[in-house]
Amino acid sequence: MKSDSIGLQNHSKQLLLQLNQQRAKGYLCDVIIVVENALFRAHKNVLAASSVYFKSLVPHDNLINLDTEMVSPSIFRQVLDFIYTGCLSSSDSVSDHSISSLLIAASYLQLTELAALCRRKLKHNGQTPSSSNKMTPSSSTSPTPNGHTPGPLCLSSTPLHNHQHHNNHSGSKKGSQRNQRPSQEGRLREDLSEKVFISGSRCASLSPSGEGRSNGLGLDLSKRSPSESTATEEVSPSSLLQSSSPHSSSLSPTPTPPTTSSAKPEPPKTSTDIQPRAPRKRPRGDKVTPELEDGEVDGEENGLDQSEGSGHSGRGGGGRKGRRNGNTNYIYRQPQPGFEPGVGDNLYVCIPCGKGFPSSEQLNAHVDTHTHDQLYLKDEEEEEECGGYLKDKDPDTCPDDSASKGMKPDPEEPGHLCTVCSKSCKDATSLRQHEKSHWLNRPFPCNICGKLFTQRGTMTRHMRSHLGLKPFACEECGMRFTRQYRLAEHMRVHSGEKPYECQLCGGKFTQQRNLLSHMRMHTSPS
DNA sequence: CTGGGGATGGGGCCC
DNA sequence: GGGGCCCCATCCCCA
Repeated sequence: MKSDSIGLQNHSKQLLLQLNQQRAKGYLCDVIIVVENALFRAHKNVLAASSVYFKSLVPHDNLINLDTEMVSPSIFRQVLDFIYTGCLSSSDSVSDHSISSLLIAASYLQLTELAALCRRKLKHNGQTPSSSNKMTPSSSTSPTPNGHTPGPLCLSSTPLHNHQHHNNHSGSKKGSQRNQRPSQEGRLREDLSEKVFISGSRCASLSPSGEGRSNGLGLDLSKRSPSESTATEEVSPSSLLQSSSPHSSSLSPTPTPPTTSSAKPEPPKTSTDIQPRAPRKRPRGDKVTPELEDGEVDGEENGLDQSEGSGHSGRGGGGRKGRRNGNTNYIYRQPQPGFEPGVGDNLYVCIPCGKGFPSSEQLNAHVDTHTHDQLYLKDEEEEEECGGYLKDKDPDTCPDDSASKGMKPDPEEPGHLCTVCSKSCKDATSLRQHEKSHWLNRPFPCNICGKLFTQRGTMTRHMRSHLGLKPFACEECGMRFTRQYRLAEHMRVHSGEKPYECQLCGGKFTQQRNLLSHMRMHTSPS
């Protein structure tokens, strides 16, 4: 570095400030940290830049479950604040006890600077840092530049520190566990979609003490005793679902759901690393009843879910996702009184609260009671504004706008032509919907992963995959699906029906898509 | 090791 | 808003 380089003195500070503000809004947050029943959104880059620990994990996971024995929600919040500001909240609120907790958390998360800060603070207070809090000495002490002690709890300069040495590859094994995915974005989606409940389920099974027992649902948001519930802003998954408003503040740092993390002092579980891929059993032919092998899955886990991982093989344990998770059953629920898996009428289960309903309508109505409010209201506004934001860029090209204002494609006209592709739609509504497909701006973001959608319905469906809401259950094997269509498709596995026949070779298939795939084999040059 | 088949998940889009 | 269908991507098993 040239010493004479020109630069802005406050640049790093401003940058951090911006990042922190973005974090508060959930803007561009790309990772979720789960601590007990609280969710914290953050930026991978920031976490990776400040913690070797996170650095090893964030490349592979979008949802990270922290060990609650090492860090509590309230402590993690302070940790996160520190990461984003270089300071701990007002020192008066930081007791020696919480400093110790912070030290433990900092050590666990390999936040060297914070650990050093805590040690100094404890030392200053005449306390001896717990022996358990050992950090790599090398990295831990970064004497404050200038040697001055920046306020009791502040780093003097750039709080974020680049840890160059990160031998820790705990995360890499996860990566290697799976085949590399071509699509990063796809991976992200997958990860997120699994993580939420997985972590929950995993916790349930990993935690011997039963602590962290999810209420059965993968996302057990609620299970904690009231007294335990932290004061942190908690957000239930359902609320995530409902509050998916575009720039919603629901992303704010403290939501709360599910899972407790396992109580192991090891690296935080990320969904991928915890589950060994379950050996796939050959399901064909033998129908396995959804009944879970008792004993294999402890009581709380069985529920409706067809624990595929646990040897249950209804159809080979599900698709890639399921398989990947191994035991992944998205729905881990504690049996509710009167609610028997696969038995009775309550086949439609609300993941967040575990209640069962006899119909999807009832389930949906119920889910709405969990959530709705803001989300949809906001979405409404957002949608309306959409015109707005398209308009800002180019008023003339905003389909919504034009449609609603009776511009070119007059909705009243018989042939409703798309202004972009000239597609003819049968009515104004269809046209409006179709034109949305041309939008560059997608007004419906997923609150969990931030992915944007043009249609609310698609976003809602997507959110359900995050939350593990699978209302459609197979009566044969208990496997559950997010879409009825999938269930119908799946049922052919049991019935043996193969309605799709290849006109070239006579091969029959249960699914049209597989026939199409097969046809490509015929047509491809190979 | 490879390709085909079976099965599932997710997103887009239309009705 | 939900249902249905199509397409793409993946995974796993097996020959």
